[in-house]
Amino acid sequence: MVEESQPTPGTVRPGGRTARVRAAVLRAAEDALVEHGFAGLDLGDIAQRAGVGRTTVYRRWGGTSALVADLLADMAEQSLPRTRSGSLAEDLRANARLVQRTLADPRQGGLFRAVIVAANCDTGAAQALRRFYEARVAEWAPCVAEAVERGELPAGTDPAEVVRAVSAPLYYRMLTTADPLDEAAADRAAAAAGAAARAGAYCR
Amino acid sequence: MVEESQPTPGTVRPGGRTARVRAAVLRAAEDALVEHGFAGLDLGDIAQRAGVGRTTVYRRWGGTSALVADLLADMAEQSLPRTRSGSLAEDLRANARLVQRTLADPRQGGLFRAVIVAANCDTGAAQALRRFYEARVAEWAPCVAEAVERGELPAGTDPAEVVRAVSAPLYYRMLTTADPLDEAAADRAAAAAGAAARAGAYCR
DNA sequence: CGGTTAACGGGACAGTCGTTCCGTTAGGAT
DNA sequence: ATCCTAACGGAACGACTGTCCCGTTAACCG
Repeated sequence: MVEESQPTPGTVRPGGRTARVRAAVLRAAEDALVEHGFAGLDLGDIAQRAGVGRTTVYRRWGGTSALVADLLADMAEQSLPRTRSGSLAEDLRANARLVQRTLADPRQGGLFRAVIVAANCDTGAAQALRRFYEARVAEWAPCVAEAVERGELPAGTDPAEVVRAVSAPLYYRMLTTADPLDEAAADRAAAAAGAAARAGAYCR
Repeated sequence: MVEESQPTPGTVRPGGRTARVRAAVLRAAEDALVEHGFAGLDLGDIAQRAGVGRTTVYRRWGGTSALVADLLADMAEQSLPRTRSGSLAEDLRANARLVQRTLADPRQGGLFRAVIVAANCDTGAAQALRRFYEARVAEWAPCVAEAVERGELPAGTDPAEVVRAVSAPLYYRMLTTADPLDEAAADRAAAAAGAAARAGAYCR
C-alpha cells in the first residue's frame, strides 16, 4: 500500500449530507462569531449549535482559523454586484455607503472584525481575506476606469487605489475609534477619495 | 472584616522588584509577539523568558489581552513628538512616513497588528488602543489647524479628520493586502489627504 | 436496487491552560 | 535596624481543547 496524501474530507462526496453539514457549521460559526468574537470561538459549541459531531468539525477544518477562512470564501460568493450610475461621485458614494452599511450592521460588522482578527493569526485566513478584497476591488474598479476614459480623472489614475481609498477611512474608524459609522462618514470618505483622485494623487 | 475590592497588584508597592518584573515581562511579551504573533502567545513561555513565575503574570495581568494593552500603554509613553516644518504638505508627509516606518518595522508592525487583534477581544485593550490614537491625533492635529489659520485649507476643516485620513490608507493596506508598506505609499497617503482637505472634504 | 466506502458521530484519551494554595522574598514605614 | 505585608514563586489541581478509535450512516456507482 502506498502512503499517499489523501484528499481533504468533503471533496470526494460533496453532495447531500456533506453540503448540509458545511452549511450548518458555517452558519453556526457565524452566529458564534457575532456573539463571542474570534477569541471566544469554541468549536465544541459550534458543533452543538450546528447539530453536528465535534469530530466532524475538527476533521474537515482542523481549527478555528481555517473555519473562518472558509466562511469568508462563502461570503465572497454572495457579495453584492455594484450599481452603475454613470457618475463617478455617485458610484463612489454608493460604494462607500455599501461598505458603511455592512460594517455598521451588528452581524456583518462583527463578522468582519472577526475575520480581520483571524487573518492576523493564520496565513490561510489571511490569504482568504486578501482574495475577498481583491474581488471587491475588481468589482468596483471599472467605474473609476470609466471615469478616467470620460476625462473626469487624470490619465494614469490607478482605479484600484481609488476604490481602496474609499474603504480605508471607514475601516480605520471602525478599528480605532468608538464613534459609530454613519452615512455622513461614508459620504465624506467618498468625497475625499474623489477629490484626491481628481487632484492626481493616485496617478502611477 | 469588610469585603472590599482590593487594589490591583503592583499599585501599592510600585517600586523596585515590581517595576523590574513589569519591565521584564513587557519586554518578553514584545519578543514573543514578534515571533509567534498574538494567536501564538503563551503566558507560560513569556514568564519563562522574563525569568518570572507563571503565577505572577496571571495575577497581575490576568490574560493576554490585558498584557498587550499594558504594552500599548507603555509604547504610548515613548511616542515621538511631531516635527514642525511650517508647510502642511511637509507635515503630512512627515506624519505619513512616521506611520509607515512604524508599521513596516517587523517589531513595531507586529505589535500593532497584535494590539488591533487584542482590541477586538478585550474591552480594556480596546480602550487602550483608542487612547493611544487620540493621543497621536492630538499630537498632529495642530499642524492642520495652523494650516487653516494660514488660509491653506478652507475654514471649518476638522484637523483630527485630516490626520486620520493620512493614517487610514496605510493601516488598510497593511490589513487587507500583502503589498509592502513603502515610502511611496506613505507619500501618496499624505498627498491624497492634503488634496482632499484643500477641496473641503473635511469641512464640518 | 444493492454494494462500496466517504463521511459522520460518540466516547475515551492526552496535553495544555488558567487557577488556587501556601510558603518565601523583599519593599516601604517606623 | 526591625517589623509588616505586598508581591513573588513553586506545585498541585480542575477544566477544557484537540486527537484518536471504531461503529454507524448515507452518498455515489454500476
